[in-house]
Amino acid sequence: MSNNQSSIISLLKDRASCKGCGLASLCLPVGLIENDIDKLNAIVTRNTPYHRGDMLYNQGEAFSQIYIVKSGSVKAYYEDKDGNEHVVGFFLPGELIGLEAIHTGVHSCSAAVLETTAACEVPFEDLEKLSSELPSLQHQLLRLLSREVHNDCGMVALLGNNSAEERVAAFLISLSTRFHQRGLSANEFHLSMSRAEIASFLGLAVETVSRTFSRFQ
Amino acid sequence: MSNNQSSIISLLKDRASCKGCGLASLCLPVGLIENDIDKLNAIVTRNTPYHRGDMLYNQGEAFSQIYIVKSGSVKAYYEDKDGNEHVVGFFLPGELIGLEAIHTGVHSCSAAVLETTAACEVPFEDLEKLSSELPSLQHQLLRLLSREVHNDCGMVALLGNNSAEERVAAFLISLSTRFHQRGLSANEFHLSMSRAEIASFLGLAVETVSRTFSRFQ
DNA sequence: TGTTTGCATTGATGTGAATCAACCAATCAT
DNA sequence: ATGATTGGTTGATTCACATCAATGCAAACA
Repeated sequence: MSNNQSSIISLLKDRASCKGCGLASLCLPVGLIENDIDKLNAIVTRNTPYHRGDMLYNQGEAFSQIYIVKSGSVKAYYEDKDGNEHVVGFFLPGELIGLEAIHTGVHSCSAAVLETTAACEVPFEDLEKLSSELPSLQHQLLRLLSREVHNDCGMVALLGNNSAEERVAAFLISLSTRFHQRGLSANEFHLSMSRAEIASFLGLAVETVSRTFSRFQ
Repeated sequence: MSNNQSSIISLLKDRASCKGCGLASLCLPVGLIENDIDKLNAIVTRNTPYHRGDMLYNQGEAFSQIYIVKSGSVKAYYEDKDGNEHVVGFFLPGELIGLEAIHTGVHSCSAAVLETTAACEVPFEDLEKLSSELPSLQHQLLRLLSREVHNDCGMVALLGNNSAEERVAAFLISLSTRFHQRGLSANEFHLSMSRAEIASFLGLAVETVSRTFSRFQ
């Protein structure tokens, strides 16, 4: 086996681990030394990709692990007693899913993937244990939870006070900056969620979202 | 000094510490053994009470510590570039304030007290350090952050999809259950926030809140 | 090629809540 | 006492967005 070949193989292997992962600068490994990243990697599992409509977890299920988007995208939503779904968030690569369930140990919403999506799965007990051994990991975990609080506060402010146009604009800007952080174009990106899902998230009717897009274009 | 007197004094002393605090079952001490509660208590400071209008922190300030309501109540709000304030949350005894700032190290909103309010202040670096020594404390800190995420998700769903009447009802129910958890009446309680503050939080006009209260009464 | 199915768009109409404007009661200043 | 200020309530009007209904349009399939 040539040197060249073996380095390609090790690169591929790295890609499938936390070391080598292009999202490491956004995700749990931030601030960890290489040796500690290996420890983190040891508690992460990676299944075969999910496909549109697959569920990561369902409302009411017991919480055991968090999910981190590796590629693709995911929506989180509540289903009310009348069966209406209320989208409460979209998740892009590097974002943690399931954090709302740590408190009670039960998922209060469901998570469905929007397109072919790879996810890292981290058993939460293991993560807690490792976090108490690695202060940097604890720090980053707290930071990521705080990021979620921060984002949700922003949504509350947005939904509480802004017009349809402002909501749609803010939504697009949010996606744009998040794609940009992930090394993708800030000006042109694919919307993996339907108009209905966007509308539900922004508290608008599908038609209003559609019209607003038309006016913007 | 009689035995009786000395036990009263030690009770008073306990009240001012995390041990003896009536909120311990909701707050950071959950799951901690007595000795560890003392360690937690050692990093907490308690200032003289704040009064209506006093600020815990201002938007844009560097983050150094979290605040926990001991008695009274606090609102968190954003101020937009036009100077309009958007209330994003109300905090009751036992609730942690400032969590949104862990991620960036800068407060993205301001926190103002609504009535005479006592708060515990916990330097975040100290809290992180102690958390990595005490797994139970780490666990509870994560749970409390998760509670915040959970609540905020609930607000996003509420604001995104419900009528004025449903919002006001959900707001009152939320307060009612939170007061009840704290040993107060679930049926009768004092609203420390103004109609304008409630309206801002719920994304309604003051008049709509007022009318809805009238219709409910 | 025509049919079905599932979004997305566009148009017409209705309505819930915002806005505008009084009005009232309580607190505060003179 | 008297006027001024502040927070809350109530009424009249307006408007942004929901709703209802049709149409467009592409992919999947027979």
